[in-house]
Amino acid sequence: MASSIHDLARHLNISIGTVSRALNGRADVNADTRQRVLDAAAKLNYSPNQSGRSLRRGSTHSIAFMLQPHPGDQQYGEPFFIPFLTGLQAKLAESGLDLIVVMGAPGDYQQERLRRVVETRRADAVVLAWTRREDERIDYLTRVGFPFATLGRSRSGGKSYPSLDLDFEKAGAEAVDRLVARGHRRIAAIRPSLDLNFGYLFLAGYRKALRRHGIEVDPELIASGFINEAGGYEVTPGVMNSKDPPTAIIFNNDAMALGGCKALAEMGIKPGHDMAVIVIVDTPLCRYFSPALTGFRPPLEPMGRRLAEMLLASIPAYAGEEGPRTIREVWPLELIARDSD
Amino acid sequence: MASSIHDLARHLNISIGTVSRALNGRADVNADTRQRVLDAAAKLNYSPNQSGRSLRRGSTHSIAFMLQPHPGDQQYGEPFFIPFLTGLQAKLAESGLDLIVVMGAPGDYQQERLRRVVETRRADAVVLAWTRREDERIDYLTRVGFPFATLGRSRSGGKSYPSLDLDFEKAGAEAVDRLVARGHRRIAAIRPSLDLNFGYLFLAGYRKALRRHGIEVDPELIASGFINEAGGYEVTPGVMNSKDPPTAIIFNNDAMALGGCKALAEMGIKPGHDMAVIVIVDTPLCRYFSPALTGFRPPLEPMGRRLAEMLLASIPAYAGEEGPRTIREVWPLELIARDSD
DNA sequence: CGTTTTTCCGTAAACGTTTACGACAACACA
DNA sequence: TGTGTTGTCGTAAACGTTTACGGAAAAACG
Repeated sequence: MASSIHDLARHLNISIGTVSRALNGRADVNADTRQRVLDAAAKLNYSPNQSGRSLRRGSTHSIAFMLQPHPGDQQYGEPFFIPFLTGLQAKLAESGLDLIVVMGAPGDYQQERLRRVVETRRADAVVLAWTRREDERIDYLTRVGFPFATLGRSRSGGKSYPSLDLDFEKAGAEAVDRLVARGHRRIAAIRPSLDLNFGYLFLAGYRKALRRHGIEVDPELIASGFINEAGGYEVTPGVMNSKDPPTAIIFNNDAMALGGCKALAEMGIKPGHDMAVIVIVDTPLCRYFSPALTGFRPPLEPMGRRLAEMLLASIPAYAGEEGPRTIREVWPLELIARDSD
Repeated sequence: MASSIHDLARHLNISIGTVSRALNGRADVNADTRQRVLDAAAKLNYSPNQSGRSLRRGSTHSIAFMLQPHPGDQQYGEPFFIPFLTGLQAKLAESGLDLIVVMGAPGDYQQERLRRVVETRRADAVVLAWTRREDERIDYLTRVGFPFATLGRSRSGGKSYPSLDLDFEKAGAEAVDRLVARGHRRIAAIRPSLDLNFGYLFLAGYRKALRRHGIEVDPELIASGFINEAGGYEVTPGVMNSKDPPTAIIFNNDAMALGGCKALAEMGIKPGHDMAVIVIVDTPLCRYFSPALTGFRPPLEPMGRRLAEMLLASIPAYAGEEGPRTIREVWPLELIARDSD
């Protein structure tokens, strides 16, 4: 079954060294023999054993994406990640690299899986998502000197790694501006618990814009819950039961919005009619909800491609010529108006 | 950085062979030296290089799950898969195995990624999902003799591999029974295009039950679209515009139902009020939709665990004693009544 | 034709493990 | 004391690659 480079060499009556050089496109091999090697490889459908190759090369030629759950979250926010991963994978494939997705176990707070990937050298670099404001994963990776890039910013780890993020602060402010322009003064914000950085940034923009409009920030209108449907569902009644209830709600993502709208419906409140709703990070879900939720659509697939570029450029072994490499980028978020506000 | 077994041996002044044996728990090593080795390994935080190990052992100690897109589907149906993967990963971890998720590129019809995993021996076995009625991936894997298991049945590949599936046929029939009992006679079925086997099975049950109730199967009430929100949205108006429109719709999964309900809303039809809706494969989404959709909730996490067991038992290198091993299982699907029918 | 350069290829070491084999000492047994 | 057994460990080969090095033949040059 497993045809090795030795089989090829024996079959062609040449040495394995030559076969390897021919396969790897080195210059010091006759054009004719190279062709014979390539033909034979195709015929015996040879492909190099990954373990042998990476053992010798000292690199695995693959990048790991860590899919890590948050406590209480069963869903990993993965509908969000798939287009991102598609872009990541596409760009990596252009460089002949493999993308592997590593699942963290639920409750894996000590980043057991991450450590495992790093320590057993299963990948040459990792990509982290859902960065936290203080992120121990980033601390760990910088400490051990393992290459990585992040989707999202963090205060951890200095500025020594590539990161790509969205301008949640601006989006939060823009959402408030839009609602105020439509006459709302009581605007609630529902965001994830934990110190996920995008929730923090969103709230900062929200606060800033509110103050700019001379509206007092009311803690009763700010709530946090698990970043999924259940979280939105559980937390929304709280802000509705405040002394002076909101006329508009900004949800941090679409899953929370879905749960929140469910809670509203149960209270007899119709989103888009009795209550304005805006979502900061939406997915196709928002479009097919009734009413269609207005929100900010992140360009996830291009982001994946870009972060792959940035990561590759930051790894000496992969980077071609060391050009000027951007270390961090923050992309704008564009509002798509629909029917809910 | 990378501490190898040689460093350990040098540090302890013993041979690398002994270190390896101590680490791997072999019998022929003194209890005292074993402890010293383990202590040193912890201190130098050594962990074996995966490439070296799998090169020598001839196995990678990891299982690959293929996450493959379907044409026109941007979303991979992955919210569905995550709990399944959680169970898979949990069970594999119990045996010290790693789970890696390999992303197929969109439009990767030739299973380029699957071939790559197999040929470069990146994993010891693969897990396939979303099996088709005739599945070329299964043909390929059986042809080359690579171990695998499937979530879902197929007619391909004989009965030589473990598979775990849900009883979509029974669910389809049960949904019809329930609707008929509530007085419906015009019942539509909306299912994925392509020959995804669960769509086929669902439809078979639907047809059978309809006939059992003496109701003629009307082709105008059966439609297929992409298995996501857009698919349901695009296809639903078609069945509504038939000469004798349905009073109930069974959707094959929740994403299609979401899109379908959107289309209904735009036609002024309220699901759960003017139209009964049942979902065959639901996720938490259904619960938080308004109205909450009644549907069949698959026990995904236990299914992941079980399939891992079945896969492991089918691989001679992993299986302990060759006990009686179940090759295929079909699990029942339980209806959860909510507000939409 | 002699010398130098170029082209091409084989040899062998190395990557980090695991493991078959044998060696040696200690011990048990007669 | 001699023989066999047991416990413990070192040696070295092997897994499948890549690549530095050197050598032989061919080509280029005078």
